[in-house]
Amino acid sequence: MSTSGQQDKLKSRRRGKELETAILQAVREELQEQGYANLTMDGVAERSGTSKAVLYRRWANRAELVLAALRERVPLPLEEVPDTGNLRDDVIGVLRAMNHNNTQAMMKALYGLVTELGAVPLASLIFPDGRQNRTMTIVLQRAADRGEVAPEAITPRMLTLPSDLARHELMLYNTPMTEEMIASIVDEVYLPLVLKR
Amino acid sequence: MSTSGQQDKLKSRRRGKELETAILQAVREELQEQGYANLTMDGVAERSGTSKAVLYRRWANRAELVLAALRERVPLPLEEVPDTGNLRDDVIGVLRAMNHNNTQAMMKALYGLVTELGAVPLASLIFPDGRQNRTMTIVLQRAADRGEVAPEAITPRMLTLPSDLARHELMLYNTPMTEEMIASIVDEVYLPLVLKR
Amino acid sequence: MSTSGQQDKLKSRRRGKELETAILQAVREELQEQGYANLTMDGVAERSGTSKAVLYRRWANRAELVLAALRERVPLPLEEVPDTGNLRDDVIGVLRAMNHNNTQAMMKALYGLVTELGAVPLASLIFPDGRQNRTMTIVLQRAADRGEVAPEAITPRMLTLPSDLARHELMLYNTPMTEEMIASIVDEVYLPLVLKR
Amino acid sequence: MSTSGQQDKLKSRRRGKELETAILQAVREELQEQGYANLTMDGVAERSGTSKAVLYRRWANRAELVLAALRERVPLPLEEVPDTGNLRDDVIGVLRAMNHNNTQAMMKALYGLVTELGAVPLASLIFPDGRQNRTMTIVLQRAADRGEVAPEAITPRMLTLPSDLARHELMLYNTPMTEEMIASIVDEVYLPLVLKR
DNA sequence: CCTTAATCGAGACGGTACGTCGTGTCTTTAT
DNA sequence: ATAAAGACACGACGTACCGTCTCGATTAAGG
Repeated sequence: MSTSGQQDKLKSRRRGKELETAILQAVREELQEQGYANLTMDGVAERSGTSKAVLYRRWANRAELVLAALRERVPLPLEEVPDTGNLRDDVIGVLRAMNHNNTQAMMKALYGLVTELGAVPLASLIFPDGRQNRTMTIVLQRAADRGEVAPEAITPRMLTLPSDLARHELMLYNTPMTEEMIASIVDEVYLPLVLKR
Repeated sequence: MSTSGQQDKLKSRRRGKELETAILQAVREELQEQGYANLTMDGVAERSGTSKAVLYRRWANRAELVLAALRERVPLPLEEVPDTGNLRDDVIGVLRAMNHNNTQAMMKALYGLVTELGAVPLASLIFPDGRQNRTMTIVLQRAADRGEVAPEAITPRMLTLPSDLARHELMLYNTPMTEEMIASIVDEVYLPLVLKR
Repeated sequence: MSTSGQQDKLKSRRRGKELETAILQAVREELQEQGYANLTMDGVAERSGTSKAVLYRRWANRAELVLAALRERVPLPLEEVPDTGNLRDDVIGVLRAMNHNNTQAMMKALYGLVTELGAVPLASLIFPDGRQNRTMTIVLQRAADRGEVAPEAITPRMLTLPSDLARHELMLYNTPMTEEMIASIVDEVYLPLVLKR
Repeated sequence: MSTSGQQDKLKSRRRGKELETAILQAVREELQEQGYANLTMDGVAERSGTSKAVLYRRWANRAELVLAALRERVPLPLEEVPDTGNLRDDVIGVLRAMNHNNTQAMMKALYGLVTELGAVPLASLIFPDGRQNRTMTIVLQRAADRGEVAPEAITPRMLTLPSDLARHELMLYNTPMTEEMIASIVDEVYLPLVLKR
């Protein structure tokens, strides 16, 4: 039974961290292909070339496993901070990036987790290190340096407002934001609040 | 085992609308007690004193059944529109009401539905009749009449902004908003955008 | 997945006794092919075209299932009683028949049962109706009628002695008895004890 | 977790024969406590304070391990040969001894072995050195010397007959023989065949 | 006496089967 | 005709044990 061949008989048996990484990668692939509701432990075990016992030794159940797989990816490698020279285009750039980093599959996986792991609030998944927004901090600081905004306009609320509205949109519609939606957030809400006049 | 007495042997067998209503009520009770993840068709059948065949004759699967149960309750009887005489307190009243109308259990049920019924975006569950906000329309119109806001400030975005931010908060944290959070939304974001100056 | 075809989609779903009979037949087939140690619940379920849940609804575990399958066959339809006209050949005929009715597979299944179902003594499986031997009763009675044996020689012990020794042989060696072994039992032990002299 | 103290940290690590003996002893203890069906390799490893690798370096599988443990004990130190001065009491003594040397647990372990190690016939376990009966040889020879039996009555069959019938009884009922059963074997079968008349 | 090779103890790993539970279908009986 | 009851086929769950493997610690034996 020379099965699915994802594990070269020449390579020695994987263990510890290496094995764990391979498993979590398999989870993410299953999430993309099957979606959270159809992801099974057997499926993950087979795809990662291991056995269910190995999964259950590390994670108590399906939800914990998916949770771990998502956590690995949530603190995205501090993405490029847009630097166009004006606040409006910087913020638009930030919001556009959210379209890509919050895939449909990932969003639904998050919903599934909340449904199953009663206690886990979404926030702790989305903001594992507390509610901060390093990208926006940089963007706003640059705008302040250029004199576009007053320094005292940089409040916690103003750091998260655009992404909060964008996330709300993404969560409700489970589809990428339109350019109009992004423009509405920036032009009708954000800029009027922070720009000097 | 003459169980929970949900069906008196004296009363004749229920049918049609009466039966359906009893089933959907049982679904909501199970949701409250068990949560969406642990709600089972057998459980609903037993609680409502009927059989699974009856459920499947009406709804295709678990998700559709829960969906139906929630829809019955989503268009809440148009709640009292606050009328305190000033915009700030009216909006705060609206947001406070959201704390009560979006129970934890209901929120998680919505997440579960999105997870299982791949296609259903949350928005269609929350806004079955399109994105409108009749309460805020009334509140803002009154404020315009009083001269607190300029009529041209009443844009679609301004009708939904406070509740969007509040909903975002509720979705992320799965817990009632604090008074501080409500004040932040109103004072740091909303009023600065709409109040005449 | 139009699987093994043992269940015509045209025929309606089997239930009750009919289903049960098919399952026990499948168990016996698995016993012959796989042996007791390698017989699995999944295997039986697949071969009989049903599911494990159905098996477990009727029998608590593997051993109980096999036990039921064997019981159905143990009270073999009262086999032909040899009637050759002399006692020696009659008894030899009886012992030869045991070679066929106690297959290797069945013997090992019995051992397996005793191993797993701690309490069940083999005797209750082999003699579900108490230790009797109707065949030998007839054979001996005929011999007495012919005057070969004295009527008072027909004791319980003499009814079971040949088959006891034969069974001992079959249990120890798990292989059919040789003709020499049969002759030894009859000529060295049995006839000297019962024949008139 | 200074566990069950089966291996004093002060005592040096066991190897070779000493280790092997301890393991087989642990096997027999597990057999007594758990029975064959519930004996596990992990259990034996833990009880003997070693690891599974050590077991599998010496025995190919569970059955081989148990087999080895039983073999150590089967050739019981040539038990006392009864010498009462008459054949009847000597034979009864031999049969009574079988009640003690064939424990229930050991018998069931033998069944388990046959079930799993398809090829191993029970006989080779019970008679590792070929079908002989040294005890009965001595008993019968003494009887011949006393003139109770004719020398030509000492045939292979007569050496094993009583123990064969006794073993058959023990295997079927998994319980010690009654005195009546022993008397029946001796008085109704054995003595009539061998005693001079 | 110190190195070196072998074995030990511990436990992770890849599998297979277990027995349970939930889904969605189907059959039967009663109203 | 529909309701209530419940069996049926399916598939995933989480557990247990098997037999293999890797790893570091220990120890007997040899230079």
